[in-house]
Amino acid sequence: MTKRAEKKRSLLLKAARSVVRDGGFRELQMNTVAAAAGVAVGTIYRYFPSKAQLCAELVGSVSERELSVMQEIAKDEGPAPVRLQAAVRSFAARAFKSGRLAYAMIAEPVDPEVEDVRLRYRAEISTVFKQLLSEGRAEESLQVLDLDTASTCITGAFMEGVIGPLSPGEEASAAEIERAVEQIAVFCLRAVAAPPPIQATPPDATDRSEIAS
Amino acid sequence: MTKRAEKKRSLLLKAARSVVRDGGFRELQMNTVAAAAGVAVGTIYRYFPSKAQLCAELVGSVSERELSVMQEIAKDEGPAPVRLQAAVRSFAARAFKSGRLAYAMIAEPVDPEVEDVRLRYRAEISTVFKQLLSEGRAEESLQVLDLDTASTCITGAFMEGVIGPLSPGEEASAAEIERAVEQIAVFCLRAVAAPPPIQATPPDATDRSEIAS
Amino acid sequence: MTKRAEKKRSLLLKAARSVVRDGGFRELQMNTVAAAAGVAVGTIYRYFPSKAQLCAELVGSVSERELSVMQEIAKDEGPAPVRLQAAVRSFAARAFKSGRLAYAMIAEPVDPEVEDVRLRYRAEISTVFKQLLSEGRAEESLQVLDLDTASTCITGAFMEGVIGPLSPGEEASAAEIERAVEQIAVFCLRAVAAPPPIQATPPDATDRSEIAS
Amino acid sequence: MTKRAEKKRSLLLKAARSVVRDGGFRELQMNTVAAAAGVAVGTIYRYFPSKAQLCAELVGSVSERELSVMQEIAKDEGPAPVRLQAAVRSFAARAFKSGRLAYAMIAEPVDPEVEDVRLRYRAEISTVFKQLLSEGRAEESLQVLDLDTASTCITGAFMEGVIGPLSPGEEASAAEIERAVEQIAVFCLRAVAAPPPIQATPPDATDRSEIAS
DNA sequence: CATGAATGAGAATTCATTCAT
DNA sequence: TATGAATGAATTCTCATTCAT
Repeated sequence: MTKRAEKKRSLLLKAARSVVRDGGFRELQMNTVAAAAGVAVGTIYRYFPSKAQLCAELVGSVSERELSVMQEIAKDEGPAPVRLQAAVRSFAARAFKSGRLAYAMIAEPVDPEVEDVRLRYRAEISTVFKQLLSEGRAEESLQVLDLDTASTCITGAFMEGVIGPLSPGEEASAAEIERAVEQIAVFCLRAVAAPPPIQATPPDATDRSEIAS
Repeated sequence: MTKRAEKKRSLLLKAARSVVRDGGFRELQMNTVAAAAGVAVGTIYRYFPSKAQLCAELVGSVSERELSVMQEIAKDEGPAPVRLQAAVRSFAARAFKSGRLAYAMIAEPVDPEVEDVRLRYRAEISTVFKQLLSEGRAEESLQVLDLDTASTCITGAFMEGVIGPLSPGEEASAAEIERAVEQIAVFCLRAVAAPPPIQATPPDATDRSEIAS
Repeated sequence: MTKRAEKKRSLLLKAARSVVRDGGFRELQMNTVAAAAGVAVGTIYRYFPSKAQLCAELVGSVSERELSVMQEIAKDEGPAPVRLQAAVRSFAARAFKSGRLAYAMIAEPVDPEVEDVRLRYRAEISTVFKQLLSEGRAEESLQVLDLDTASTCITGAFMEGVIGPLSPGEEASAAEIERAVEQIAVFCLRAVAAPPPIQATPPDATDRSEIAS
Repeated sequence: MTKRAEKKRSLLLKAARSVVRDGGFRELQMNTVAAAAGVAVGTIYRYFPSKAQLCAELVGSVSERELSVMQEIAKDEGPAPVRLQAAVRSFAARAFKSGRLAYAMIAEPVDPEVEDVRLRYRAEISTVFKQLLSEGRAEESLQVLDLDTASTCITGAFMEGVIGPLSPGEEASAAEIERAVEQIAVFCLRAVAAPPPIQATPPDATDRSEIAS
């Protein structure tokens, strides 16, 4: 029961995710999702009480995944600056590859219920950076004034770095993306690095995987 | 004639703005705006051909103002880092004060037509910073690898810095705002400052200034 | 599936037809049709993408039927003049019986999309006559200068003949209708008959048959 | 007063006419007419109590003109067949040249109030033909069964002859028009001519003028 | 008298949600 | 349980008509 139900739920969420990736939240309609999942509309309502709830869980699941990747990186060995850059690179690289999905998660339509989830995860991601920054400050490799602001700004910086150049629906070459990711990572690090700035680590080492299909 | 029409247009835009400030774009419906403006729905259509156009102009007018303020600051005298910080501060301070409006302008749902306008202005804001960075590099007060990436990241950083903490409808004290604005400005500057970093405030003093909580 | 959908579509078209029959295209509104069909407005949109499409199909289905009847007759055995008269008679008789519907189909207001369909079918009806005239000319039973003009004029003649006397919403006795139909058929035939004219009825007998009034 | 008012009324009607010629009844909106007349909407209401009334008078005035031209031709000297052909030619030629206007008068949108006017004039035109046919019958140059039907069919024939080939907005060369007009006139005559058919008179002799600007 | 901005009823269309099968 | 047709409230947009200036 619960097992089967869990499967169905994640099937539906996956369908919703693919819909949003292709057309943004604008296209996220119950009909569309049902079609993408190969089920009837009514079925969705057996697993999710409302569209808002579906959206909320969608945002939640995507964010959750990002969060856990970053948390893992943050828990790695090594100096904080290295891990910070790695985290930024990872997030940026994944966002780049996920196309419109990442964009939709930060900048697109939301009803209040979804906004809540978004804020919750945003806060948790911030927490990851906060922890990193805090550790870096302790080991004197990073220098930050306000942990909250800094982590938020870092998030904004690499998000904008990702979506800014990419008008929705544009493609970039792998090389371009790699370069951009690197620039972004450097930018973020420099903003918080203690002088003399830590040398950037080579890319790809920490680039785990792209954002879920 | 045109003068009177201009007045009416801006009256309606003002009404729309107030609607968005209170309830976000979600509440921006033709009848809501009409009610807020104290006119009939049809009247709006005398001045704006469609809701999309109204939205676009709303976003445009708000963004335009921000943009011109920043352009003004960027053209001032003085070293680039100072102007850069001033521009960031200005935007952040104004955005904080505008409450939900800024949030809506930066991050909320919209149709493609409006999104266009939003992206256009974001790009222009980026351009302002690009110019500043370029000047700073020339005078060796700033240090950036890639102008495009850096300016984009700065834009993202301070925008997220503003809307990140701003759960829609939250209030902050004047002091908190002032502090946040300052943090954001410092963050942005440090990311691009040439070593030894220009210090808006003495580093030691602020290194301890983390929020008590 | 498709079968059930087809049924529903034709149910809706039938409802639309009855609305038009009673009140002309003027009354053809989505809620009127919905009411006539005993469904909710939204339901119509499951089967027709827009009002224009519904109208177009309505006109199309009615015209299609007329067209196929005439084509059938035109393909029969026998001399062209006989078939020509039969075709005209058939159309006129059916149109008279359909009341305001025929009027609406032939002469009433519509949007461009519907007008297209209407014109297309008119043209096809013309084509039927063109073929008949061509055959008649070959067998020397008909005499026409220009096939296109003649077939078009015939179409116009009997259509006007039908809707001309039909002020929307007027009733006529069966006998009156039969007479009118016959007159129209004779008129059309005579315009293209080769001398000596084929006489459907002896000329002297009918020369006096003008309506008593 | 009345004189000045009459002038204004006809100015407005003229404007309405030009609007319909260009865009059909679909474009006949109070705003559009006002613009075309160079007056304010309110002004129209000083001279016409409603849009319906304006439409009715528009149809009336156009029809009136046609009617009087035909009446004049019908009253000329000469055998009925000649005058009949002349009348058809005149109407057809004028209709061809008037473009969409003629089309709008017979085949386009109408509210019930306008329909009345149209029917009234249609009847009067029919009367003209009836008279001609009646005279022709008396002098044994024409042969008709039912005067009403025949006159209606004639009207339909040449109207369709005019609008059938002309998809709205198409242009035809002067030569093409002349030829078509002639074909139509011949067609109509033959439908009612007594055998042996009267020879067609040369065109242009009776082509008075085109439908009012 | 003329103006034209304002009105607001009316019509089309969308889409989350329900419920009979 | 699953289905997907049906629902109908909500929203945008149009345009004849009115009325203060």
